[in-house]
Amino acid sequence: MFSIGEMSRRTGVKVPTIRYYEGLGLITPEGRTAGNQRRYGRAGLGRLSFIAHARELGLSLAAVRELIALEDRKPGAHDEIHRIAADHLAGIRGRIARLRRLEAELERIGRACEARAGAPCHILHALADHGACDGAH
Amino acid sequence: MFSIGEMSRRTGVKVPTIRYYEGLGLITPEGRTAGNQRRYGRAGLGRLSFIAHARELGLSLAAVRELIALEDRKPGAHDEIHRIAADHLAGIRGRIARLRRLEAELERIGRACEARAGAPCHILHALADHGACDGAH
DNA sequence: TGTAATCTCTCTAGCGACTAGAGGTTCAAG
DNA sequence: CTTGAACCTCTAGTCGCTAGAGAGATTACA
Repeated sequence: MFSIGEMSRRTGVKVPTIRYYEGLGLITPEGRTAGNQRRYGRAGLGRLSFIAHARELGLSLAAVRELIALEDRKPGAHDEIHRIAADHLAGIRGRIARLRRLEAELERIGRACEARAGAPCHILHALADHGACDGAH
Repeated sequence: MFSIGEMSRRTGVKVPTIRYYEGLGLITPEGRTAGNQRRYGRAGLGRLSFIAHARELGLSLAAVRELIALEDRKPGAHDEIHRIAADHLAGIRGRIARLRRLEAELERIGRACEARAGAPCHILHALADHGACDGAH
């Protein structure tokens, strides 16, 4: 049986975060000691690793909750699982696209100012004036 | 003079958000009516446009506050302004890089499962097992 | 001038995903 | 049996808003 600190060490998830996940119903200790301390088994460790890895891949806790529910209720629910993963991937691609637009715009604004050192900084002006922007953002 | 609703219409910033910005000290109405309603002038409109555009470009309100303070206290503070912009750009690039790694990993995981339809979904397994991942994330 | 519709006011609480801290209890090693 | 680390619960803070309650102000039109 693992204490919460041991779980933390093995998964990299901080102790208060594990308790937070418990509050959300994502993980439950197998039992408690006489002194009320949490004790987990192998299954709990697996569950926490699952959550931790999903989070590292950027999935929301809501998505994690959905996946856990699917795993428990109907094992082999390919379609739903793939939908969740695909939605997440689409979200990531959207964020990349937006960040790239921002990157380009900020580069442009930065360059515009380098060009005329000495004068009042062009960046502030560019920030104040959306009309001066290239694309939508 | 503009009411808060008029400011909202002209900048696209929602009314409660303008009040929220005021609470943070980013913008102050020029005055109030006898009935205590906010009234803004051209300067206020410019300030709000500045904040709105900076936010669209992804700058934090902390960065916005810094820029406003610089503008007020020492006009022409090129270096600090460029540092703030450069920091922000670096942050954006970091986020893009991370999202790209996630994108690649999720694509890989998704493909790995398509390959074996019928069996218990590989995605859950891949999520549970970080060791199965390609790169760091 | 009356009234109705629309704004606006302040205040509090909620979102996601934690993190920090207070103040107290339990465990494990020596 | 003592010490010190780990653990317990609970509250509140982070960021950038957003939603709602309940009350008061403004404006357009009759």
